Amino acid sequence: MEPGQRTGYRDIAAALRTEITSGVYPPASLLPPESQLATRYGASRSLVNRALGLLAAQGLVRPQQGRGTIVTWLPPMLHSAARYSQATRERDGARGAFDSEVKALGLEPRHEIAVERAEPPAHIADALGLTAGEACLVRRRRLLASGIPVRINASWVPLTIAGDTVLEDPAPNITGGIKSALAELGHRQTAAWERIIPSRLPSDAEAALLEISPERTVTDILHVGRTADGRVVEVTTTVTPAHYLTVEYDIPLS
Amino acid sequence: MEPGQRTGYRDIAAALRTEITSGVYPPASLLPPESQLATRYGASRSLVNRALGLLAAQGLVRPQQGRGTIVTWLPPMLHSAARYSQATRERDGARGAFDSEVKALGLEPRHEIAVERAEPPAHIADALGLTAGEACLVRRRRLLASGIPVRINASWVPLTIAGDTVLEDPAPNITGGIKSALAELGHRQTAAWERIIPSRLPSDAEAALLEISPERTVTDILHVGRTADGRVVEVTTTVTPAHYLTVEYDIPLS
DNA sequence: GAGTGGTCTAGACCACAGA
DNA sequence: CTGTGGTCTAGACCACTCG
Repeated sequence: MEPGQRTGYRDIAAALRTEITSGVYPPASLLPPESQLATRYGASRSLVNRALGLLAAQGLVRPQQGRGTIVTWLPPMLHSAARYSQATRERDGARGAFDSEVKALGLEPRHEIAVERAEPPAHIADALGLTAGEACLVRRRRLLASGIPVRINASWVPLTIAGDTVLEDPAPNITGGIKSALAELGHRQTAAWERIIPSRLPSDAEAALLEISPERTVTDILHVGRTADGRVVEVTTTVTPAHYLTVEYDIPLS
Repeated sequence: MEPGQRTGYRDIAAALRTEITSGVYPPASLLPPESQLATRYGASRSLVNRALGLLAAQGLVRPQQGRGTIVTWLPPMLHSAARYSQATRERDGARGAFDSEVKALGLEPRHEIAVERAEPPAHIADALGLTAGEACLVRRRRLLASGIPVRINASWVPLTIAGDTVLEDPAPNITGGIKSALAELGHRQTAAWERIIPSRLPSDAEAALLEISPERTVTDILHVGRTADGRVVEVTTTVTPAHYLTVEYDIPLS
């Protein structure tokens, strides 16, 4: 801050951002109350509230009524946990990479997995080439770091393929990931198609699962896996607050 | 709005969002002044200002001091303009797809192209495998729809490849795109690598070029093209406000 | 100069979490 | 019950654009 410069809400946000990213307020800890920050920066609480709103919009904190303002920022090392290259998928499976990265940050990884049979929404059914009303197996996962949700996804597989197989086992991990499990069932995938929406508003359900405010944007990845004969055997959706993710691709040029 | 429900700033934002996306306030037009909206919604100007701040953070509008609040939202049709599959790249070249999509919306496309020789920043030089101080040709483009900047990118090619070639021609388009031009020079690319950062804060320079506030997040795509012998001949960066873009990939699974 | 958005305050009341 | 953030107002002054 230059001497004589007025302290604006951007300045307050920048100061707090520096403290958060430098470790003064580590992930999952609480920031001082707004009233206290107001005193510290010589501003009104309204102004501090606005500054925190900025940081919240950027995913660094999550203010919670009645409780305080929680630091949700995670160091950038986590980003590489979300690589989508097929080599990484196969090597790390569904769980390994995330766990070790989170632990390396001194945080506690947690997985929530639910397996159910359900009718897919229209855009999933379309991608799977299913007729209306045909049921799927869906594996839903939620990944958290020290209680901070960082990613949710759902893998849809037609019941005709997945019914009464190892895929219905809600084990915390299928060794090698769902693609390996499908391969062992005779559905080896040879190609995939992905569509990334880098930034969109979450649905109410997504906002609730990710514990973010409805205006925090999310990144949406739709992954469609096909076997050699062109059949779609797996559709996976991934939704994550839009700053926890970096995606890498190797692309062959014809 | 439910009867008896209080009108919150989210409600005001939602109402305006509906009007914008339904065409009441078309792209590049001006919203009514905040004072007028305050009267309409029976709220204080502060509250309307907050609501507009939400919409601005989501990229629907751009408030400008002294002038008014400009609608920057574009219909989702534009999204498919930004496909990065190599088939689309080769077919449409650098210009065709963008132009026709923007015109289809009744907007005026504009391209700004600048070609210069320059020393690349460190991460670009790294990707190109250049030693420090080695110069490049860089083609910078800015794409606008009716005056709204929607994308900036920069293609870096080592001077040893691009010097004194057609690439130094600042023509509005190189037929078939930079990859075709390079191929005709004997540097046909056979593979590429891309890294997508879906959401990050822009640099001051990027915010200025895209005419967005410093807290609007952008999507960053780094594209690295290699020839059959593994040599990197092109690095292209793309930066766009984080809602104008959808990316699609076809991925072979080994 | 008139009108716009940008910022800020002081104070108020509400909703929620936790002891 | 206390302390937290969530919301909102009324009013003020500033900075900028444009005629």
